[in-house]
Amino acid sequence: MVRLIDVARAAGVSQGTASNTFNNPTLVRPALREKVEAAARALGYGGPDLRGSLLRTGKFNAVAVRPPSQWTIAESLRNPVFSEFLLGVGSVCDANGADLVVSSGRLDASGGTKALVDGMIFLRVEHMAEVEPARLRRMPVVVMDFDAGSEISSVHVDTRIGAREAARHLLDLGHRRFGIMSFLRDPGAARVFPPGTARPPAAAGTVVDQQKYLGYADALAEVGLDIAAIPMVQAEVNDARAAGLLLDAAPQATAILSMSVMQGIALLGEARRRGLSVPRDLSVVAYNDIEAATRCDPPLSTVDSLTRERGALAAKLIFERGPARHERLTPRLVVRASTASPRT
Amino acid sequence: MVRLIDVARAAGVSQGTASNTFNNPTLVRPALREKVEAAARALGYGGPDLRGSLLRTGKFNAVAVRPPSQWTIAESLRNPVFSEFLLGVGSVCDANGADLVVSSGRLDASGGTKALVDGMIFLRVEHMAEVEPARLRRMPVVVMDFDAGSEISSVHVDTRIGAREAARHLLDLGHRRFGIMSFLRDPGAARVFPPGTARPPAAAGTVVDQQKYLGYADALAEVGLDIAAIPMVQAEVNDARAAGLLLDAAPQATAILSMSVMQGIALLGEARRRGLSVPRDLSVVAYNDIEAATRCDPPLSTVDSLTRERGALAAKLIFERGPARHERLTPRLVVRASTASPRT
DNA sequence: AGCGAAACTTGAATCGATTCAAGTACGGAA
DNA sequence: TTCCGTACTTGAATCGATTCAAGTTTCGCT
Repeated sequence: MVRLIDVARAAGVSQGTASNTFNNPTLVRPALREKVEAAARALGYGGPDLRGSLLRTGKFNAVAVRPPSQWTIAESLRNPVFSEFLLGVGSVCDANGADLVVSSGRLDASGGTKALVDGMIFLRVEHMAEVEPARLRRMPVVVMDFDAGSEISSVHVDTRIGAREAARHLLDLGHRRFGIMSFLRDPGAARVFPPGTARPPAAAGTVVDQQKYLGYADALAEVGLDIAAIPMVQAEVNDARAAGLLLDAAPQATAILSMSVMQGIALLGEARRRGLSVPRDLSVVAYNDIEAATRCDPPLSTVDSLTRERGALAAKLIFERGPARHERLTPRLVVRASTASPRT
Repeated sequence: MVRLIDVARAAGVSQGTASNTFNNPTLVRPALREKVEAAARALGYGGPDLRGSLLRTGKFNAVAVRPPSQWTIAESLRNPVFSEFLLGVGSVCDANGADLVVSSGRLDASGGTKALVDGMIFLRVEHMAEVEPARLRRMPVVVMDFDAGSEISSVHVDTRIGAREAARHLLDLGHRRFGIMSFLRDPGAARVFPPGTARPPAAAGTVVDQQKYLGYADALAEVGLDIAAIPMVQAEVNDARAAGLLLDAAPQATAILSMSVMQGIALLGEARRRGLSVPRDLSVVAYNDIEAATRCDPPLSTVDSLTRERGALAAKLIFERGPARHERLTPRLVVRASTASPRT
């Protein structure tokens, strides 16, 4: 392998001059520069090796996004909300001339992180320990929706408030009979919870999903409804039968509170198969406003949790390299055509 | 910043032993290992710095995907076909415990590449020069749909054959009156080409798109039709007016040959607005089979150009680190509900 | 020619680890 | 007690560049 010093020797200059030829060409007299470049070409030298310069300069010019632990890269990319988040991060990387690294949530069982990056953005952290290795490296870290202490930057979104707004919207339209489509905490078969069934305390999958449930409960309580009295289905995100189970379990529902766009779309499909017109016979709200929500028929009313904006904000915090900051965003309801007053 | 040698000194062992404690724990007597670990904790040492070990070992454990030049990271991620490709690459990264790097096509105007990766996958290369810096670094490189010489691995897909199959499918169904929806070579306003209008030689945007045009032409020629006699619109991928322009320009068409799923979906929307039923009144085929094609109404018949598979294959070639290989895949037609025989 | 300033070069130190040949300590066998 | 092999440890060399104080050349002026 040709090294800088080989080029320098071949060109009859010192290594320092050779280095300048590549990094500060203006410091080198043109004739000499030419000589060094010729030597480099002759030897097939492809410019300073990144490892060496990295060691000296310490800049990687890259930001990593770490999906929730256990998610593979492929699983992450398959998730449209994750992709939307990446888009936000990516746009800020573009502005800073940095690369975007998608790492696996599964790597580094050792707890070590091997990403060659200047900073990391953690999605859905569940224990401080996940962040610890990066912190020890004094690497800028941003965690999403998790409080890792005042020393570590974080970006939060008020999921509970967003969910409350969504439910209020349906209540304002006059709905009083609902169905809830939620997630399982662990992989498995869909579970149906008829009205009044005992439910796990937070009644949903991830911490974020639990906040949605609580937000729905808040709004329902405001008009004297008990969320426990509402039929609910918990299912994996791509469970094809889930929508059907819910419509069976909540036959008189005029509106469905769901926790993701994918579920919302599945509900639209199932409603259509059953000859129900959305929103005339059934209103549907979903969570997370991604492009797919605008393209389905009818376009879904959703809670926009500012996924892309949050990605961009997190990336900005990384590049700022300032003291830790804690940002909090409030989601907003986007009303489209999947919600309307119930038939009278 | 704490260094390995500081830890070693604090623990009263040599640097070599300290290194082994982290990398080959079994070589170190447990008692000593414990001492080193305690020292590391006490000093807040976060494990061997990546720069140093990188310099020695040379492995980055990451693969970069380079979008077409000029594309930013955000633009790339916004492209669903690109995302699909990433998914393929990502799944192989998962299997190899590597990270996935999305770099910008815009970086490195200098021609240098600064990606900290073991290998690079280039999408839509147009000049050898784009690949040269990576090659000089003796870094494994795979280029997609471009012949960069026998020394550089490549993965090709027979776009022309795929397009020919798509057009044959419509011809077999009995269609004889078409419209073509294509791309502009450069950004700009949509252009309408009435039948028989002079067209640029390859009549489309990128080299790959040109292949689609030629493939359509091949099939049409087989039944004696001249593609130049077919109304065509060239537009940017997200030009909202394009679908309308084409349907205006080809009022008697019974089938549309389009060059992307996004265009195909736009056509479905425009047809619906005009009260045309797809596929009864109008058949539509699109190119590239991504998930969106299965979710629209009706699901689109498309040419599956094996995007994900190609991504996975390219990544495999990177990790193999063997001699250059040249793979060629044949796309296949996926018939869904957007194509049918024309009304008689 | 002589001088000083400007412009360019040099070479050694440094970045933070890994590696491996050579050395030491220890325990068991003779 | 001596010797030997095993099991750890050590320390120096190495990876490939960047940096910068110190040294050298060049050039314009008088």
